[in-house]
Amino acid sequence: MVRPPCCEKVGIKKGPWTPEEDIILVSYIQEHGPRNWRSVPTNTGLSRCSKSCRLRWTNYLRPGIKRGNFTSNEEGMIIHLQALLGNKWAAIASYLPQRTDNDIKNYWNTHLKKKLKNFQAVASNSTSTSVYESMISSDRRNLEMNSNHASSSTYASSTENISRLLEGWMRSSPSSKETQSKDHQSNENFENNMLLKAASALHIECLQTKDEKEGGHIVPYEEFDSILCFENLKSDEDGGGEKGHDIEERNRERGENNNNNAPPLSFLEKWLLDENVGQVEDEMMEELSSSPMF
DNA sequence: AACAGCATCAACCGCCATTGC
DNA sequence: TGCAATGGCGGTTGATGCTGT
Repeated sequence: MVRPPCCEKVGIKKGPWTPEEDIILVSYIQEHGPRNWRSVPTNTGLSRCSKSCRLRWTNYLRPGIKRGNFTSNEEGMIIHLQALLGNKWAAIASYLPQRTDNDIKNYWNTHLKKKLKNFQAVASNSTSTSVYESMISSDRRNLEMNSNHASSSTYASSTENISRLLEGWMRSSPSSKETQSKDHQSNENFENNMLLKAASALHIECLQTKDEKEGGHIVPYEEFDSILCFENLKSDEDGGGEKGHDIEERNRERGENNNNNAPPLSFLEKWLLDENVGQVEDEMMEELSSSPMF
């Protein structure tokens, strides 16, 4: 038996979203929160499938998304996480809160896959790949061991990220931009720390190209900030707001009390936070830096 | 200037997981 | 417990822009 489509195909608009549609969608989510996607097309009058609405929101309209060039730090994170987790783009995206899984997936398919292919070709006769592979497989083994011990996932789910970002947006809304809480900052510091550790460990700047040095830019829809205020969403989200708080609480604990009562870090996180881990990859990159590829 | 081939990325599709009744 | 509805994810497509000839 054929499964019925998720939404009526008749009268459903496809293709690129117009700014008008975006405004309608964002206004609706501002009022009701990012949930119950099924009712979004009906309540907004948008001739879009509920999935399409959700996708548009999560990938482009959701606040806090950075678009444009990936930094070398982000590249390093993606390369390592892909090797570790495979094509689990949502999982990888949870380590890069400003990037969407779709963005990472696209970037991997269009840029990084090629780079890695070249990398492998160049390094096929050196020890570099084996050093790197052994490190990755070690990470993977430990990740598997951790997942056997804990039922909860070792990375923040996308939903959690969205909650966290929404909370961040609420706090950085025009009225309170200057007064971001210390909690949020420590959370950001933790994320930044992870990125910096990964970048320094991988020495991935070897892979950096000229145009990437300019860095990314914020999604053009940031102007929507001016028409958005999430205060009512916050009060709307009975459990949701609390959930966001819990996550932030957990992240704070994780960032501050690595060795105390907080849940154990995944091996990857340990790796990212480990001061000495760069040594192994220094060895790898030293060889690569002398290769003609870079 | 015109065309072809290539690269990029937004969006769609279909499958699987989760949730609620 | 089983089923239907819904959400989430990864793979893929297709429109568009860019580059080389």
